[in-house]
Amino acid sequence: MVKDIPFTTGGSLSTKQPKIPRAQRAGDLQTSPPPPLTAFQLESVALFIHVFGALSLPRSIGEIYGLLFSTEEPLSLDDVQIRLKLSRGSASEGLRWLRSLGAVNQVYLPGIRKEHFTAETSLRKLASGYLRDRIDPHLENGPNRLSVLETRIDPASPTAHFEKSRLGQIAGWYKFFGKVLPLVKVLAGKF
Amino acid sequence: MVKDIPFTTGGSLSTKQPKIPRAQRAGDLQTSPPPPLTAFQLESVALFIHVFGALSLPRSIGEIYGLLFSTEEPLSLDDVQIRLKLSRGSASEGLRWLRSLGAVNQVYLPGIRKEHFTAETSLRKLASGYLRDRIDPHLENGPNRLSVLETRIDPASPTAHFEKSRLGQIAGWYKFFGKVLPLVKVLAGKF
DNA sequence: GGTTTTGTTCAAAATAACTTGAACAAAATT
DNA sequence: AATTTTGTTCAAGTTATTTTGAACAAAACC
Repeated sequence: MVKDIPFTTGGSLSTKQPKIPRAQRAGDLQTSPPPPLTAFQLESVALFIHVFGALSLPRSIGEIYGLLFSTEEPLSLDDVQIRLKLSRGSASEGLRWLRSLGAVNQVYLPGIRKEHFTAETSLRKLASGYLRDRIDPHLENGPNRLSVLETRIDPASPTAHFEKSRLGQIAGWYKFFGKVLPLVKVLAGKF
Repeated sequence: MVKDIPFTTGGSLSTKQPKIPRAQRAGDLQTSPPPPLTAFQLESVALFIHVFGALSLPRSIGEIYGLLFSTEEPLSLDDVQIRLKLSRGSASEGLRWLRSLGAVNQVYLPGIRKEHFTAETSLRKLASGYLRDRIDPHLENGPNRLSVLETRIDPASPTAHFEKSRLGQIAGWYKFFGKVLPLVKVLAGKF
C-alpha cells in the first residue's frame, strides 16, 4: 500500500531527500566490478543446482550453497547476490532456508557489520537438518492420520476386512521410517 | 499437425464417418454414472496426495495411488479416470509412472481386454523402486561429476588446497550414499 | 534526534510444472 | 480390411512455484 508516493517515507515528518534505489547507493562512485566466479566455483554451483534439483529444491538454493561450498572465505548476502546475479529477495530467502536447515553457518567477523556465511559440510548436520525439517514433520502427523483413516471404515461393510489390512500396512510403513531415519542420522555421523 | 482436418483419419482412403469424441462413444445410451468414492477411499486419496506431495510429486499421482490402495478389486485406466475425474492423459501418464516405479501391478483378467491395476504395498518394492528410479541415477553420475570438478582445480592457485579438501568431502558423501541406500533397501524388506 | 546500512517481506512478473483433450497408434474384433 | 476398443502422446491451456524489486523494518552510526 501507499505505493504511489515514492518520495516520502513512513516515519518522519521532516524534510527528506528522495529515496535513492539501493543499487545506486553503494556504487555511485565505484560500483564494485562483479567478481567473476572461478572455474571451480562455476562447476560447484552447477553440481549443487543438480543435487538440490534432485530434491525438487529451487535453483537459487543450489546456486547459493554451491557458491559458499566452493569459496573459502565467508560471504555476505551482498557478495552472494552480486556474484550469482540473484535478486536481493532470492538471496535473502535462500540463505534463510539454508540457515534454518543448518546447511550454512553464520560467521561474525570482528569490525564488520554485515553477516557472513559459510557452507556447512558435515554430513551429519546436513542429513539431520534435512530430515528434521523436511521429513520428520510428516511422520509426526502419522499416528493422527492413521486414526482418522480408521474412523472411515464402516465395520458393517464387506470391505472392512480389506480396509483394516491396509491400515495395518500403513502402520508398518510408519514403524519402518521411525526406525530407519534415526539410524541414517547416526550413520551420517560416521562419514 | 494436420490439425484443421478433423473429419479424415490417417491411414485409409475409403469413406469414413465423422470421428466421434471418445466421451460420447461408450456412453451414448447409458453413460456409466460416476461411482462415488467411499469414505475410506476419499481419506486414502487425501493421505497419499499428502505423502506424494512431500516428495514433490504431482497431485494426480497421489490420487491414483490412493485410489488403488484403497480399492480391493483391480481398476482399469477408465475406472481410475472416471472415479477421480482426471483427464485421460493424466491417468495414463500417472499410471505409467507408478508402474515404472513398481508401485502398481498390472493384472490380467481373463476375458477382459482392458488392463487392470492394483497397488503394490510391499515396502521393499516401493522403496527399492523409488530409490532405483529417482536416486540411484544421480549417484551413478557421481564419479564422473567428481572427476570433472577435479579438472577445474588449478594446482598453482592458492585456493587449490582448499578445493581439494572440498573434493574429498564430496567423495565422502558419495561413499555414504553408496553404503546406506543398499542398507535401506535391505531393511525395507524386513517390514 | 536524523541518517545510513543492512536484512526481510510480499505483490506482481516470470518461469516451471501439471493437466487437459483431441489426434494418433496399436491391437482386438467383426 | 474395416471398425471398434484401448492406450499413448503432446501442444495448448491452466495452475503452482520461483524470482524480482521496491517498500519496509531494525539496528548501527552520526
